[in-house]
Amino acid sequence: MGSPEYIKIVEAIKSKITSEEIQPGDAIQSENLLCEDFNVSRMTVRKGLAVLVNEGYIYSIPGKGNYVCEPNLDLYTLHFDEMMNEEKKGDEIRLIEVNVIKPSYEVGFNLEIPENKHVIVVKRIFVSEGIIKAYDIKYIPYYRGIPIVEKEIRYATFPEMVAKKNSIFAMTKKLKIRATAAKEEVSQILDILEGEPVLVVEQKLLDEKDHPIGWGLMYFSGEDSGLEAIASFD
Amino acid sequence: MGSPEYIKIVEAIKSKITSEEIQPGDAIQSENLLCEDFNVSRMTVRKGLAVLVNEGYIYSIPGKGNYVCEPNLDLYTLHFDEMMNEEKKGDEIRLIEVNVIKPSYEVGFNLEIPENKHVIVVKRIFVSEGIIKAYDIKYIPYYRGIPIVEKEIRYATFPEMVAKKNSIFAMTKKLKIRATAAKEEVSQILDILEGEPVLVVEQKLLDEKDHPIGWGLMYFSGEDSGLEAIASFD
DNA sequence: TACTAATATTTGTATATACAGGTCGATATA
DNA sequence: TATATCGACCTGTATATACAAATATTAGTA
Repeated sequence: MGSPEYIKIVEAIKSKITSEEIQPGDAIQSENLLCEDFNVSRMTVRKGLAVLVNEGYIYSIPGKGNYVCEPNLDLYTLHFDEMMNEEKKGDEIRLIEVNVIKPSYEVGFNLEIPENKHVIVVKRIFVSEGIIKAYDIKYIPYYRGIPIVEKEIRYATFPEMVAKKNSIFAMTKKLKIRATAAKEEVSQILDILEGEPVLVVEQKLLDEKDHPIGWGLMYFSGEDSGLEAIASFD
Repeated sequence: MGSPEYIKIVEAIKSKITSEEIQPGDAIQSENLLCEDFNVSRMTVRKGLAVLVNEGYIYSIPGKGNYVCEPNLDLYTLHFDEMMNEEKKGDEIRLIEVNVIKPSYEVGFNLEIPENKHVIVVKRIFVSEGIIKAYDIKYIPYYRGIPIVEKEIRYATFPEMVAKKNSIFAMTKKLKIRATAAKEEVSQILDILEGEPVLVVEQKLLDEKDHPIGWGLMYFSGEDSGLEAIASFD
């Protein structure tokens, strides 16, 4: 009723798609026909179609028309870091180590730095209701002048840690997720037996030139802690 | 050069943000000022700003202005199903069981159906270069008239399996990812020892009313197989 | 001083118009 | 018949304009 005209157009077409009245690959009425149907100007129609393009419902081919997309439910939205940012009741982040060290082969390889360069290592644990849920290790190349303030690092996300040297808008973050058997250090900290399964999330931060500016591992213990992801169209 | 005016505006503002000339929370010049600076009409400016809004660089407050977003690198794009859809060289999907069964408590609970209703169970394995990488079990409520064609099911994604009863555009898919120790059935099929760590991806498909229309588990074996995700701004 | 009302600024919606450039089918030509 | 051209139709870009609605500022009043 009170909603703008272009929103009405969006909803009308969206319902035609979800009801399968028009199907993937089908063409939509031309913009001029939609103008007549909805009694609006072409710019208003195009504004509505732009929304549908952005939400992945349709795509357009210049000179031909607008078409219904093939649905793709295989692109998920993963939002696992929120449990580390928002500190809820009974949740806690404990900083257990901040140091400047010489990188191991694995760390140097992943950060693509020579052996003589130093790196900052940050180790944190995430505690929820008294239970240690995750163990987090992050490595950042050390440059003279980087301030290592424990207070800041404690609640910082990975991107924030390296943001002082690099624009956060130009970064890319890649994750690899796998299962592994807990080794000595990890099992001790997560308070589980050696060999027990843990979820490992390997994170790598890249700058605009795809050069690594941060690398780290997060270990999640147990059956009940892990990640969640959502895929949908709205 | 040859690119449209509104794209030039997008790139100009984007570079101001990535170079940190303007920072998160800062206001952008008003639309009218941008008109003067770029010598274009207000609609053209707004078209450019709309792109920046969609890409998550800025947001607007009616009556106030346009502001630079707080960067959020914690929203990931997960695209793990591609390995199951695109059949590469040496990759294979083997259908090992399709049946109509009475649901276990766990299956009935997750599909929210009574015990006397039947469900379709589909079990598949994913083989890459001779090695079994994943074991996939899916449960779908059985309705009279559903055709169970092995050929179709073999390469179908989860949404496609249930798409005959429900519009794929109205679905939501939720994932839970965790690590667990392989039990008898899983260890036999993945050819690993009992108790070895496996990555578990629990999938639940929901219709537009958030009612489950599919539930399943995928088991990934070993250190080298798992999922990947990406977060960036472009 | 504190509150109110008028005014200016800013974003949001919508129209009418113009032309560029891609696509496709019908028509005319070799 | 095969090819080339023309015209109809379609989406993409851009302008100028008007008013609505939210916000901020300014001036006026108690």
